[in-house]
Amino acid sequence: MSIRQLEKTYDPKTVESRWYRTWEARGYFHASPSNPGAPYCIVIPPPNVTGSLHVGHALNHSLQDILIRWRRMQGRNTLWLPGTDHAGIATQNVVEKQLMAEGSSREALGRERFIERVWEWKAASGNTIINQQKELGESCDWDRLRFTMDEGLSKAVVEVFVRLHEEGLIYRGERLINWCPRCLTALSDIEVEHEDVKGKLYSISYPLEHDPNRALTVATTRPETLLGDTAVAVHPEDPRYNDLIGRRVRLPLTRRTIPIVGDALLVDREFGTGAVKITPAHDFNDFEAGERHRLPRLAIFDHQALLEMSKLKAAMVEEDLASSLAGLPVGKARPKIEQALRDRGFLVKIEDHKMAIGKCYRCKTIVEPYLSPQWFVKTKPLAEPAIEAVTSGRIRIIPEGWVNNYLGWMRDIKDWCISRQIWWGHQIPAWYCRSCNSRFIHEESITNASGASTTRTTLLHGAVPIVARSAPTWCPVCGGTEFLRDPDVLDTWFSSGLWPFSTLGWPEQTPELATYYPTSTLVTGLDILFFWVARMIMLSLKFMGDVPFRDVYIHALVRDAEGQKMSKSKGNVIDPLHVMEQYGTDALRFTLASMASPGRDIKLAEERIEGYRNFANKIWNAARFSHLYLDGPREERPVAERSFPDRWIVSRLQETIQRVNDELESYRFDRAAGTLYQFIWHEYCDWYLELIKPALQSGSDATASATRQTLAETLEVIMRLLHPFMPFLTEEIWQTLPHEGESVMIQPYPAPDPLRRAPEIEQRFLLLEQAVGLVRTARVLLNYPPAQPVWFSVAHDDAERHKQLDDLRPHLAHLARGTADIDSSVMQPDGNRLRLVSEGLSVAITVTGDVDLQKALDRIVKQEEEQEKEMGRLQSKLANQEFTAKAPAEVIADHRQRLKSLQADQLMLQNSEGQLRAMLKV
RNA sequence: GGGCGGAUAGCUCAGUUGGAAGAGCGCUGCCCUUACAAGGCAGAGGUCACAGGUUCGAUCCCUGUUCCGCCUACCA
Repeated sequence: MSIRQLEKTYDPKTVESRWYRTWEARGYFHASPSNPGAPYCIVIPPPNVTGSLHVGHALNHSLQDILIRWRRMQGRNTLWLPGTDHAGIATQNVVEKQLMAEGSSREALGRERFIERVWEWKAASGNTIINQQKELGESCDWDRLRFTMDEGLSKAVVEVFVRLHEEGLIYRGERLINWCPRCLTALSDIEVEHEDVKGKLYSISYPLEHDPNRALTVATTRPETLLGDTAVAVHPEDPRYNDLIGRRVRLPLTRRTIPIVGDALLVDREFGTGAVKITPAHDFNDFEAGERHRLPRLAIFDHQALLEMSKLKAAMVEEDLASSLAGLPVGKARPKIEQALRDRGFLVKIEDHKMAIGKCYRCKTIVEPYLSPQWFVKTKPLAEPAIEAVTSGRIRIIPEGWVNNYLGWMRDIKDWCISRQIWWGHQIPAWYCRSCNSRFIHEESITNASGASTTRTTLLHGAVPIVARSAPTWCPVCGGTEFLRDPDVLDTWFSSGLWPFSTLGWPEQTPELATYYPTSTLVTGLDILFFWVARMIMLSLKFMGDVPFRDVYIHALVRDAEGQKMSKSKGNVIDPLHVMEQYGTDALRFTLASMASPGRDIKLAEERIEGYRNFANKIWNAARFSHLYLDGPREERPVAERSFPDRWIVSRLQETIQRVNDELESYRFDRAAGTLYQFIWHEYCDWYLELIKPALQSGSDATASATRQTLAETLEVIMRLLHPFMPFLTEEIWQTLPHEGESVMIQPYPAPDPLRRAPEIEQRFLLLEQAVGLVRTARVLLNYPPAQPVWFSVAHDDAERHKQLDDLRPHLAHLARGTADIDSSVMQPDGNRLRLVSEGLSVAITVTGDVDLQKALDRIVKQEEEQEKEMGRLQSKLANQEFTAKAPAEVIADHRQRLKSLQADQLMLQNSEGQLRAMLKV
C-alpha cells in the first residue's frame, strides 16, 4: 500500500485498533525471565476493578507506557505488569447502590450471596478498564494480569497477616477509631479527609458539686457529646483552678457528677476558659486523657451515629430529655441539647469558630470517633527501615521535593487500623472458638423491612482469636470444634501493599520474582503516596528484605482548564475516551507527556490536545511528502560527503536523540516531548523538507539519490524516536518506510552518535536562517506576496561569513524565493534598494512596483528606537567602573562585542531610513 | 496551627551552576507557494506578584508581605 493514496489528513481511528491487535497477537508485550537484557519492570498502580479510565489514569498510564516502550526498544528485558484492585469499600458501595435500586440490600441477600453478587459485577464490568487501557495503547503483559483477590494474591495476604501476627506486629484491640456511620466500617487515619468549616464554640457552665455558687465553664464545639463526659480537666499549674482538682462537678442535663482532673497534656491554659470536658468515647484526645486518668468510656450514640436510649440511660441523662433525643442522628440532637442547656441556664455563650471536620474518603459522610475492637498493624518497627531506604538513597523519590513529605509522615506514623466491617475483601484469617468465647459472641436475629431475617454477629472486645493460614479444626484451649471466623475484612490497601512481590508469585520463589524484583520504577500520583507507596515500601522491606522499586516518580494531578479538581458532580470531567475518539490516542498521550512538568498540577484544556492532534497530522504529511520521492533510487554516502541540508539535519537529529534520551532518563517527559515537537516541526518540516525540495525535484542525479537516502533514513529514525510517545502513528508510517524488522516497537531505540554531529554545519545553517529571515522581513515590509520573486543581495561584515554566504546562495534563493547575489556592494548606498542589517549581515532588496513605503519606514523607525534603548543600557553598564572591575572578562567582552554590533546595525538602519525617506519624496 | 509548592506574554506553562526574557495556544497582517489551511511566512504582546537585602549585575540567592493551591494536624 502506498501512503501516497491516503487521505491528506491523518485518521487515527483506522490505524489504532489495527496495530494494537497486531502487537498483542505477535506477543510483543509478553515478558519472560529468560529473555535477554537487563530487567526493567514496572508494576501498574492497579485501578479499581469496576472503574473506568479517567484522565488521571490516562496520564499515569501514558507515562508508564512511554518508559516501558523506551526501555523495551533499548533492549531491556521489559515487563509492565498490569492488574486491578478489588477496592473494598468503593466496590461494595457500588453494588449496594445497585441493590438499593432493586429494592434490596446486602443484609437481605446475606453475606455469601452478596459476595457472589460482587463477583458477578466484577465479571461483568471488570474488563471495561482493561479494554480502555488497550485503547490507550498500553503495552502491558496481559498474560500476567493480576487481581488483588486472585487466589495467589490472597494466599500472599494470608501469609503476610499470619507472619506479622506471629511477630506481634498485628494485634487486636479496642480503640477509638474513625468510623463512617454510612459505610458502617472503621477507616484508617488517612482515609479521613479533613475539611474546614465554620462551626460554633459553645461555652457551658458545669456547677461545682456542693457549691452551687461556683462553676467551671468549659468550651466545646460538640455540645451533644457532653452527655458522655466522664470528667473535666484543668491545667495542674493553673492557679485559677488547681485547688479544684479532685472535687466534682454536676454534669448538666444528667443526674451524674464527674471529677475534675489535672492534665497538662490535654489542657492549654490560654485557650477558652482553661477548662476542658472529657468525653473518652467520642474524641481522640479525650480517649487518651481517659486512659491516663482511668476514666470510664460512655458512648451515647451507636454505629449509625444515632443517639441510643440504652446508652442515654446508662449515662443517666434526664428521662424526658433522653426520650426526646433517642433515635436522633448526632446533627439533629445538637440543637435540642443547645436548647436544653439554654433553658436550664447552663449555656454561657456561643461564638463562631472555624474548625475541621473529617469525612469518609469514599462517601463523604462525616466520620465519628467510635469505640470498637479492631485489628491494627504496629507500624513503628516497619517504618524505620522504610525511612532508611529513602534517606540512604536505595529508593529515589522524584521529584525530590516529596521526600520530606514522605519522611515526615513515616516518622510520625500511627498504628494502622486494617479491619473493615464490610464484606467485600480479604476476610481476616482469625477464628474464635465458640465455647471459649461464648461471652464475647453476640448473635441477634434481625428482620428487615422486606421480611427477610438474617443473623447479625457481633464480636465483643475480649474475644481471643486464633490466627492461622486455614480454619482450625479444634481449639487448643478447650478442644472445642466449633469456630466463628472473624467477620471483618482487611483494608483494601493491605493487599495492594504487597503488590510488587505478590504479583510476581510470592510466597513462592518464582523465576519472575528472581528476575524482576526489585522493580525498576513506580509511577504514581501524589494522592496515594501514603495509602499505597509507603505501605509497599514497609511491607516489601519486611517480607522481601529489599526495596520494592528503585525510583518512585510522582506525577501531578490532572485538573480542568480552570484548575478545579475534576469531578462528576461538577461536570468538568474530561473523558479520555472521548478525547481519544475525537483527536486520536497519540494526541492525548503526547499532550499529557508534554504537560507532565514536575511539581505542578496539570490544567488540561482541550485546545492543547487539538494542538498536538495537529502535530500528528503534520508528521503524517511529512511522511506523505517523503513518499512523493522515495520511489527513486537511493544512494548511501558517508555523512561527510552528503549535501549541506543532509549534514545539517543529521547533526540536528543527533542532538535530538541525545536530549530525548537524557530527558527520559531523568523523567522529564515534558522536555522530551518538547524537544521532539520542536525538532520535528520546526527543524525537520519547516527547514529540512523545504531545503531539499530542489534536490529532490531535480530528478535522479547523484545529489538527488543521496538526498532521498537521507530523507528516508532520518524519517525512519524519527519514527523510532517518537514511538514511545505516539505508538500508533509511528508504526503506521514506519511500516511504509524502508526498514528492517517487522515492527517499530521492537526496533532499537536511537542512541546518540557524536561522530554524526557537525557543529560548523549548524553554525552555517544559523547564518542561512538569519539571511532568509531578513529577506522575508523585508518582503513583508514591502508587502510583496510570498509567491512573488524578489531580487536581493546579501553581504556580511565578516569575510569568512561572507564566503559562507556564497556557498549558501542556492538555498537562500530557494527559501527566500528570488534571485540572490552575494555582493559586497550591498554596503554602498543605492537609490532603489532597501537595506536591512542585523548583526553584521546586510540584505538589500530591490524595490519595484507599488509598495507601502510609509509602512516600511514606520517599522524601521521603531526598530531603531528599540536598538537605541538597548545600546543605552549596554553603554551605561560598560561605563560602570565597578562592573568593569569585577565582572568576568568574557562577560565584558561579550557586552563590548554586542555593543559594537548594535552600533553597526544602527548605522545601517539609519541609512535605510534615509533611503526610504528619499524614495517617499519621489 | 505546622509543612510544601506556585505567582513569568491574553491563556497554559518552560527557564538547573545569577551575565542580552522563551514555547504552545490565542491575537494581528499577508498568503489556498503541487506534504500539510489541522498549513506557510512575518509580527504585536512581559517593571518575571509586592517590598527590602546580598552582588558590579537578580526572574534566579536571602528576608518579609500579599494572593492562590496542596499536604498535614487532637487546640477543646
